Amino acid sequence: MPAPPAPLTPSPSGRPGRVMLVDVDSCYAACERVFHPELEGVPLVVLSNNDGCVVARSSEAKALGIEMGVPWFKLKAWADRHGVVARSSNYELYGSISGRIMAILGEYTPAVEVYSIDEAFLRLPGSPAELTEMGRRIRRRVLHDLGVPVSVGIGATHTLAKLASHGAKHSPTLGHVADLDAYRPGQVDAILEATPVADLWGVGRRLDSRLASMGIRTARQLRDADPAVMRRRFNVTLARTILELRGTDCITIDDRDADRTGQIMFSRSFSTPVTDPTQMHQVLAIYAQQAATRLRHQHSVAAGLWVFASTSWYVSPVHQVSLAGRLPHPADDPVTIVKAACDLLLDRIEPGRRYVRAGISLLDLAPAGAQPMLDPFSPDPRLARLGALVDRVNAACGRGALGLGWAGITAPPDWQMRREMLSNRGTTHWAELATVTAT
DNA sequence: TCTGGGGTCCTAGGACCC
DNA sequence: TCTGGGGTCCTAGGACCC
Repeated sequence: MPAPPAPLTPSPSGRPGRVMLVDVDSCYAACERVFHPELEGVPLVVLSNNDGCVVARSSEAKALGIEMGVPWFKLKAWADRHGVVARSSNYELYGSISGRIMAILGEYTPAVEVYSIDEAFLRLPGSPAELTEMGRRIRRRVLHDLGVPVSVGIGATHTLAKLASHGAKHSPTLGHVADLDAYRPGQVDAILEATPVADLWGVGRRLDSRLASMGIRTARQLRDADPAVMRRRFNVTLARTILELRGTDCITIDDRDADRTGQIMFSRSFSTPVTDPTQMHQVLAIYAQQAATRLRHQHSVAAGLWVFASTSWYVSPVHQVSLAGRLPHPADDPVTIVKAACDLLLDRIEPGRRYVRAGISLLDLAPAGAQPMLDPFSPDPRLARLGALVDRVNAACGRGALGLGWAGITAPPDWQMRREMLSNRGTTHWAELATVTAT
């Protein structure tokens, strides 16, 4: 194992250090290749839940011109002819590999902001030469230990580090590591001039077209716009982006409590439409229990919930039912949550309609145990123990081993998610470990 | 036949209070 | 005819991200 990083010279700026973005190249495709080296060099796509559409592409698949978000059923015949391999998304595997990457990054600095499954921002002191070298070391280390390639972008702010990472991925000469501060001001201007404003972090399609109507098309033009004027005409987020492009740090990723999110959502499309309230009852029972499990996992309770079901966006008229409500008391147990979800939604479900998707969101989350129980209808303590019991049994015997009511049936319902090209969960399940054969 | 699933932050506007 | 004003909280919806 390489030696821990040497201490570096402190940065003269107010906040210590600059921002380094470490970001996995084609993350899901890279994870699929960890236990399947034969997929190296092969055009590979990973599909969304239900094997619906393309959510990740290897560089070979990108080179073939496969776009993000294309429905698989439209692509499949063409893809077969071009030797494209497809995989169902295996979030358990990706999550496990991501956790290992973040643990490695944590050895270089405690200042790690985990931004998504495949990206983290590090704050580090050091000269451009020192940080570039450290970026190269991190890349070698992750590649060596996990077999996953990462790119590294370095800049004074999060927005500039993102921009640098874009360059690190796309310019072959950089070796996947780029530091914007290694360039002279005139060169930085040229880089910003060559960057379409839509490529910036925080500028999406809508903003892009509004900016274009003002004649702002490049990152350089946006940087040179007046942040006060832009704040009035747009919003504070865009003003911050401008300041960040000028090197003033004003975006932070708040991960003080990274494991505790403010909202929990569980929603899925069905493999075949659900057409009657009895089936929808089963859907809600299973989805609500999934959401409740996540809730207990992060040691929170919910006070409110939101439930929806909808027919296909692609078949008019679209019928959508969506209702919010309160739980009788802040809760994390499946009985209370399933009942509340069914009470809200079920009598609004119209028999005969072809629902393709439903979901439940838990709202007003708070740490478990923090609420004073003044409510005369305080919950039955047995319910709290029930949730913990379900979790323990499912941890020991496998997910779905124990469920309540409709969620307890063992045969998979026919609307359940389709995942026909799923790889093994090689890092989290004994039964699915990779097999090595000596020849 | 078959078109993803999470999240975050910000703003505007209404309800309500004094 | 004239009929305050400022503050807070909540919610819905927009925009963006991966």
